[in-house]
Amino acid sequence: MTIDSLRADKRAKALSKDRIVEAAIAILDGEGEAGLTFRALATRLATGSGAIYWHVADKTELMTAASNAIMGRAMEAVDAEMEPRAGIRAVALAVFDAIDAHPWAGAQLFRDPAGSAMVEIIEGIGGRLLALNVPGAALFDAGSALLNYILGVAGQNAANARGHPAEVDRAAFLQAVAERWTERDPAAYPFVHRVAARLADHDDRAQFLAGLDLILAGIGALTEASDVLPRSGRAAPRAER
Amino acid sequence: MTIDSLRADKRAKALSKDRIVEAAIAILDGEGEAGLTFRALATRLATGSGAIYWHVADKTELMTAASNAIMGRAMEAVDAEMEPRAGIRAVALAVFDAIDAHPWAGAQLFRDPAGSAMVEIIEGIGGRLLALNVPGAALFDAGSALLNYILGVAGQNAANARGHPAEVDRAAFLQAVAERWTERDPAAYPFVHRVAARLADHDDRAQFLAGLDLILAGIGALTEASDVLPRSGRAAPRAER
DNA sequence: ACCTGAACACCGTTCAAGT
DNA sequence: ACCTGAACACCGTTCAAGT
Repeated sequence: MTIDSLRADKRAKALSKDRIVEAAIAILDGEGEAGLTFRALATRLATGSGAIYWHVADKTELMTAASNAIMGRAMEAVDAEMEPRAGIRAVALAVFDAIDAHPWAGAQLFRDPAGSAMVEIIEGIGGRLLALNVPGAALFDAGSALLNYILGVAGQNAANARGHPAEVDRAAFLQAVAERWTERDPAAYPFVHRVAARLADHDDRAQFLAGLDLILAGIGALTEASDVLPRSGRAAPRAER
Repeated sequence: MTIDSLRADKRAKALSKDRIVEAAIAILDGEGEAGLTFRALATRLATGSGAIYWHVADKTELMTAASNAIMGRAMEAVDAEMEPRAGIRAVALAVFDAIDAHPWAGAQLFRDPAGSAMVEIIEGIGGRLLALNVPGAALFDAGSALLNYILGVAGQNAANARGHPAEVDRAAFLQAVAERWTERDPAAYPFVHRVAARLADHDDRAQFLAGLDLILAGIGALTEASDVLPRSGRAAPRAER
């Protein structure tokens, strides 16, 4: 037996941070955040719970690594060569879809504000704002508006999926929310009554994009104001003064 | 006064859900979310942990009640008679300030999407969008953009304050985040490098308002487009086709 | 009715002991 | 070096027993 085949053999069975993180992702996806315990993880990996601590410092590091793996893959798939506005939409959708598929990763984003997942998202958006020539004074505001919007949606998606793992009836959940809304006095809560019906049947993803475009329109106004990159499309150019 | 007489004094006041919730808020504010245990709560109330369950179903109900108490007070303080745009800013600031003072309440918002705190915020924003005559088709988008932005900030504030209770050095925390950002390759992460310096010294509250105004500007563009409420100031009406 | 506090079924984490 | 699994110090929650 060669050294190589010994190593290959050992590598297939040996515990490693990678194998632990992949097992954690599988549990998080299948059972939800509450399902991930060191005991469950040890059972799945056919080892003792203490063995995991040889490769991973604690549960925080495990969650961080799992979330960064998911978000990293999602961000890698974003085409770097798109037009900046389309690129921002692509980054936002990559985050949205990753969190739709792995809601626990949405909650994790908030817990690791300097982690690689967050940095990739911020640069993915902000780098494209630079390419759009958003004026320096507005860069921070624009980036923060976009980031916070995306994080807000991420947090809501994570919360909506809390408890019920994977594919459980989202429409029924939103239906129940809408019903609790409409229990209130229509005179005192007109908006809530007006939009309740749309809550259950609306397309989350399309809704997410619509809100994003609204913010991009606000940023477009800043950009126009500096006369650097007039916005094309349905908005007419500014009238002359 | 002896410890025993203090205990007797506290026990003289009967337990009630209100007293339990107020004690929970005090612990959450003082020790953070990890500090709130039924044992700590029972000690503070000079009772047994089981007694609390007579008034409160479980920890979820306790957290929901505590969060709703905080957010309810914050929203009550918002003047109902303001001009709609100013009113939306006032609602957003009320949420921001409440969560700045009670970060745990920010995390809680996500966990109770049909709770009274969330409904008050949604109606507080959406009712004013109705007053602004935002066209029906855009109402949902505009409300969702504003809400998600506010929630995103709430979640970040909650995360930033995690662990370090109350007044611990926020600037130092953001400084550390900025340092981790700037460890990366400046060529690959130009935006992150550009804004890192502003992260530690910027005014969170002013920043929050700037992002909000950006979104309001985007909504203003929608409102203009429907010719219902032309926005005054620098933006001109649409050109004819 | 309301309260007590021990008991139960979990956790994350540690660590002496093994290979 | 890497792994085992019992042990420790917690939790939320329950419940027989008290007032």
